[in-house]
Amino acid sequence: MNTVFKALNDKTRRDILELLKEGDKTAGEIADHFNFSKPTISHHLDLLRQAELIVSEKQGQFISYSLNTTVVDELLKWVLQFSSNADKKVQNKNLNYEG
Amino acid sequence: MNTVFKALNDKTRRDILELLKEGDKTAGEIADHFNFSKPTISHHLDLLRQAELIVSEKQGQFISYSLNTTVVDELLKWVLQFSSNADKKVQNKNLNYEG
DNA sequence: TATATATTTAGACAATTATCTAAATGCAAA
DNA sequence: TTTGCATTTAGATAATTGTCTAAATATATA
Repeated sequence: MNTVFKALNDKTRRDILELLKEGDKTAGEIADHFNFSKPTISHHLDLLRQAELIVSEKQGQFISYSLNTTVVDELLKWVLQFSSNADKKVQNKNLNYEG
Repeated sequence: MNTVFKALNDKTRRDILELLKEGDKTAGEIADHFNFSKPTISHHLDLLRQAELIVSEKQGQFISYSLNTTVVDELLKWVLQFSSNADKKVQNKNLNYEG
């Protein structure tokens, strides 16, 4: 969870996740959405990848990034334990948090 | 969300939340669980309070802290939008995330 | 009031982080 | 092979953060 929260503790990185929610994008396409240099965005992508919130795949000259919902669901379970809904069941079985 | 993720980006603060999950505690009781000085814990409590993840109530000489599940549920909704379960309904109506 | 306890505030310092520019690497196409 | 594009790596710097000790504040009690 450490790397996950570290990755999420930055507005730009959270915005990158929102971008990828709509579909896979290359590093360049992602960088074009922000007023930061490409090395800066590359660094943000690296931190998101370390947290495994995203995965990268080399496609020839490009590198394509996409969301990794597995880690998102782990985070969801972590948050759920503090929720007022902690005792309630969530419809998808993957989300049942075990104490 | 900024202050929330900032508050969660520290193991000690996340451990404080876990402590409070079991019931309200005074600043001193919380501090006793950690090998940090009381001012350090006080600072952590301040950041959690800024994020409204916890609320404090003065009780005479003591200050009692407790979880604020309202913000936890907002966080849950934020995370849910990235989940593989984003399209599924969660049983408690408060958790339906609106795009 | 004087003293003791609970907690926070202030100020300092080392470590971490977000950003940049310049350089390196990897791949494609002329 | 040379050139050009896509991306990352390296190294620097200013800002932020987590921690500490010392001091201040607030409350309870003798």
